Amino acid sequence: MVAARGSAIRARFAPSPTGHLHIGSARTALFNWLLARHEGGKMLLRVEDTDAERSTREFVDLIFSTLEWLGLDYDGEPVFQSRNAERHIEAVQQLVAFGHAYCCDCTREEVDGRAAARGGPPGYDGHCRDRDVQPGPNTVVRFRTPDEGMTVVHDIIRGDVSFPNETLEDFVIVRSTGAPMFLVANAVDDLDMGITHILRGEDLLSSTPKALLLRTALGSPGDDLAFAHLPLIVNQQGKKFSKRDGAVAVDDYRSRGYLPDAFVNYLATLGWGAPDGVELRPTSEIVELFDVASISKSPAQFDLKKLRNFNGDYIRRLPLDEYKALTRPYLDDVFDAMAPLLQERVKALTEGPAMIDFLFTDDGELAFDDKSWTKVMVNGKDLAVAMLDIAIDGFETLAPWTAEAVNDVVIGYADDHEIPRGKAQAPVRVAITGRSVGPPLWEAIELLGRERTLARLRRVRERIS
RNA sequence: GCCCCCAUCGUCCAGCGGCCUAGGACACCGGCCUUUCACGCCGGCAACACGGGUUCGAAUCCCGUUGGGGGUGCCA
Repeated sequence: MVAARGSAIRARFAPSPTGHLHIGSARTALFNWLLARHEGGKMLLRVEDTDAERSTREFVDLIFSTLEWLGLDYDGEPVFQSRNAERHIEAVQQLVAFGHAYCCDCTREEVDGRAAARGGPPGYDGHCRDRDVQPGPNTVVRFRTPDEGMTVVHDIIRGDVSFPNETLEDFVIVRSTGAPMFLVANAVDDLDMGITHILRGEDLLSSTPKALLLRTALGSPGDDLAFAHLPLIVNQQGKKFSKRDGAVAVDDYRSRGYLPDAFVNYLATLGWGAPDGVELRPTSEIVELFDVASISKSPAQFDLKKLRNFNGDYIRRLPLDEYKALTRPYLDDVFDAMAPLLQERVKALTEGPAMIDFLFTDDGELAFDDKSWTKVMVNGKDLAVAMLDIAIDGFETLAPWTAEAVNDVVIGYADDHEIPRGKAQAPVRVAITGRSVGPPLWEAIELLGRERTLARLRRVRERIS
């Protein structure tokens, strides 16, 4: 590895606890982990919680548990960036003292106004560089970037990437609230933690020159850190994978029955391939073969079908007992949720399972009872179309996703339009369960979840139009 | 607008100047196995974005074009 010769590798994963662990972050974590384990170095964890507005303890816990589920362990105790705030401030004071940073009291409007007036590119113009602004309530601290020259990022994957310094504006490193921002906190902590390798998403490549400049100003020799910017994981349109493209959170896959080893194995194929071309292999072998320099430069599409294929393979390899133990909770969850409703209407214990079979059917495979279909979807077509549209429309943005809220959408509409409640819910029921009789619908819909519910409704809606 | 990155089958990965009539995996399509499905096995479809160079020889190197993406916050 380029830098850090002679010393052990120290990699880190630095998630910000502002949401669930995203697939892309998980892969970043994985690659850092693979590097550390392959090289026999350290894998450190740092929680970047400097955005007090959006960071929560719940997300911290969730990220920890997701990492654990994936089997990505770390060395030492996790570092909470917010606890280093004093260190960050200290570093900033030093920067100001040495003239690397200065206070600025320009408002957003003033900055934009001047940019518009000079007709140049948007961004800060260095207005306060020599105004000797004193710290105050509406004052931020900006880092002074060089006006000329180049800053070069040595990237293990991409080679040298050069940025003209003139395109770098004097960026804010301390908010007017006095809270240091990501870039400084990051640079200071990486220095303090003795990080030698940073593997992160390509979306951070453009901010790397700033990080480097900051690091140098902070007194680092500048060649003691190696970067590798990982290609993004993208959707079918080639854009950054986001919520609209399906499940983005790793714990979604966890709850949907994917095995951690299969998930990790699949993730490892996104941007990396073993020299021998074998894709399905145990994590231990991946650790052994992993090489940062051989990571692909181009973005990778997340392919659910391939993940599923991998998962199926891992499931087949499970000892039967383990498969049974792992599957049972999914059976139990559905039954537990529906049990109180079933208990009221079964006449024999054996009848329960048949009443909730639709909850175990794939959305596209659901079979429809002929009589129910004719009665509701054919003879009552107009109402069916109307109700399905109402349900689809209402469910798309429904929050929270609860039986009660679901009820309000359908029954609320029925009452408003004086449609008998029973008639109004029938099309939804048939679309969801395949029959016009069954246990209470809203609880079942809550259990099914938004995505699957909508899939079923839309399927029927298309079929009858 | 400006800066930066990327460019091989539908998708992921291989290929790092001759071994390429481009290989593997997923998906897809046939067939076999099989009570169905799945698995498995056999076979098939399918790509070097374009244009210039360099070279005896280019998917591989260089330049340009085009296309895609990322960044451009008092988010991280």
